[in-house]
Amino acid sequence: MANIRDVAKKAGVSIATVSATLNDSAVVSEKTRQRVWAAVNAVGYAPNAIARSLRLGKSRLIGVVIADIGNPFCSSIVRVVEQVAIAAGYSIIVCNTDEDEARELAVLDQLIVQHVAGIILTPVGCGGDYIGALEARNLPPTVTVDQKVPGLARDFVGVDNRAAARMLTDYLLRLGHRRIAMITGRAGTWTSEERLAAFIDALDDADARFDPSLCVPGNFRGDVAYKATIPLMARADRPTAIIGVNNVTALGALQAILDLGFRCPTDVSVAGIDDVPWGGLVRPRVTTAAQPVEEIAGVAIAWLLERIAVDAGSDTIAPRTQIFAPEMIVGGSCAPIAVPEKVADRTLTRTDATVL
Amino acid sequence: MANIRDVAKKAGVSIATVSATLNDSAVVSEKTRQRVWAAVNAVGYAPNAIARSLRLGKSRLIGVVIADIGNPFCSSIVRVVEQVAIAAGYSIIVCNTDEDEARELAVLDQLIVQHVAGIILTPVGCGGDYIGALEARNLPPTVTVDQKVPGLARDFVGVDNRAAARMLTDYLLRLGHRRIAMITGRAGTWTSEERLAAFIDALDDADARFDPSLCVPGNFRGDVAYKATIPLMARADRPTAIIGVNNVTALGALQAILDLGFRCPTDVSVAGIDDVPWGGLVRPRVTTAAQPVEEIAGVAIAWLLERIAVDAGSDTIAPRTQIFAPEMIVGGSCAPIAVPEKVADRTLTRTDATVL
DNA sequence: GCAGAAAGCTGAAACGTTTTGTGAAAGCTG
DNA sequence: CAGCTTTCACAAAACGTTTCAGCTTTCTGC
Repeated sequence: MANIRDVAKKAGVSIATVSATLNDSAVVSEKTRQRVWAAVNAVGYAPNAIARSLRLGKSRLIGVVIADIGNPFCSSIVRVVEQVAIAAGYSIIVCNTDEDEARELAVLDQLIVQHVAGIILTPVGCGGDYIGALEARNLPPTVTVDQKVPGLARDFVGVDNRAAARMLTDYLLRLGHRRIAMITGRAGTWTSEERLAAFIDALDDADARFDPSLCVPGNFRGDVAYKATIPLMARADRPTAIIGVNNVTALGALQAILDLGFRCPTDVSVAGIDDVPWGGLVRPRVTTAAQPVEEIAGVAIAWLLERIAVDAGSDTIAPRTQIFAPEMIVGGSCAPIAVPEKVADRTLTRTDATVL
Repeated sequence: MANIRDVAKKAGVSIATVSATLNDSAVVSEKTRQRVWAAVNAVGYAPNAIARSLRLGKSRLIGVVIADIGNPFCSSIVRVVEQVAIAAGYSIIVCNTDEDEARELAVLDQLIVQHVAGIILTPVGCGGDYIGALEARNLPPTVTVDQKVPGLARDFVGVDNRAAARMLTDYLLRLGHRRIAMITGRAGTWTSEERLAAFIDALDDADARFDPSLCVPGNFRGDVAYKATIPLMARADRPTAIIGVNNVTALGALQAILDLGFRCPTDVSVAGIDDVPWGGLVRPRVTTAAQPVEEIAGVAIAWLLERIAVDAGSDTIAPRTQIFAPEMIVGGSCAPIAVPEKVADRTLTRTDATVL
């Protein structure tokens, strides 16, 4: 591999001049410039990114730390971030944490010693110790996505989780459901807690009793949701509707329901937050409060690049937050329920039409 | 950030000794060793990966070049590779080529200047120029996956494409279909050509006429398959079955069929190669010849790590190839067709039972 | 007690860049 | 043409490691 010295020799100039020419970092006469470029092409020179990074103290790599690359939500983020990053001359290092806090901290350490220019982080932890651990590492410019870590002074881009859970719950309530179950995410995580809180609020507001036994712990993963659904459906007083805390949770529940021989939505309704690709082909189509993933990822990487650029000028941007509104996609997975009260039955048609 | 000099000063030894201690590269007395480790912990030292890479001439990064990260097949590969790589002390740089040859060569160049230790490559190109371009770059140890590039002397791990296409076609033929369409991948790619060839062979063997107008060009992407399906279904002599060259192609076709108001499999049968996550929830379940993605990715990264290790010893391994057998997953997307001939009708039930 | 070997440590070089300070040549002004 | 400024190129240092050759010191065998 040719290095800058080879180019310098070929062009008959010093390596400083070659560097100046390539980076436009100093004024170089037109004549020399051409000689240098000719030499570059002649020897097939490409700057060694590692040496460059060493000298500059930072690389042109961006770390993307996500919870579960098997989840299409995450792979969509990766796709968008990669596209924008490449266009800006960066490459991305993808790290999967599998929703595990220790793994997250470990991969962050790896990214730090690689001196990545910035990090897009889907945090997985919560609590004071976790925040302390994050702050102890001196992270490069970082934008958090999806999971907000309250108390952490970092940019955040995500969706309005309360609105998402609220719109689904209200929808099911209007359809007459009262025994609504929820499969949550990992306890303590902002996303899960917010969605759960809005779910409970909605039940309260509708004077529907919140039954804690219908709130089963999941971890944002489909396989766990599948297993959690089985006992739920085995109960004599089984729920008439199940809300999954995210996309794959709802799909896992749906799969379990069908495998158990129940029909959806006839026997039980299902709804979830966030869509999946080809969700339109899943029958029944799962009613969902979809997140604008592409926009979220787009803002995240844009903010990060901005922060990286400004950081070089040792200026500082105050942490920003952007929350997107979810969009309701009504599928066929939720059916109205026969309600004893006539009043509820009457309101049903009207409000339902509004939603649709 | 503390560097090796800080540690040396703190421990009262030379930096050479610190390095020797950390890497076990030379004999160090127990007493010194402990002093060094104490100093490392005291100053919170972590070796600078960039400086290390510069000195060693290669980084602990592995490039993963895939065609379309939106395709679950690709994201599964990324997931498996990342997991194994992290465990082996490597991080992965993910690059998306969007099925574009120029982009592929560009990201390969980026990986080369980053001095990645190795590359997992889903090639996207074909032909002599492409092979030449690959060979001109002196790539680090590389394992190709999914797309074989005939003539390229590199490890390859993939699936038996002919068997996959053959089993689907035979299945449809046994169901009585004769007007079978295929939506192909990018012309010239090994995967697409092999699958197409086996498709044609199967038709020939069954004395079913291959109608070139029923073979429409796609590019392995769902949106293109969707658009390609519309004119196909608009024909007076529309096909009774459609085979998608891969998973998302079949899904795109299915979506188009349903959107046009046709029923699957009543009006038209659909089959595809390679499964998608939650494929079991898609109705009708698309009959598919599934690839063992995890195994494929597992072998690929294992081979790569092996090659990286051996390469250091300047030994050479001859290029290897491993081909996995596809597995047939019979869904509800293919229905038997009313065939005029009685004979075909009779054989139908028998052979079909064998497949199931 | 002495030659030689082994153990343990160190200084310095090298990896390939970017950047800074310096100085020579060229251009301008009066 | 003297004096000044501007333009252009360069040598050398620095980034943080690893490694090699060499230097002490200690051990071993006779």
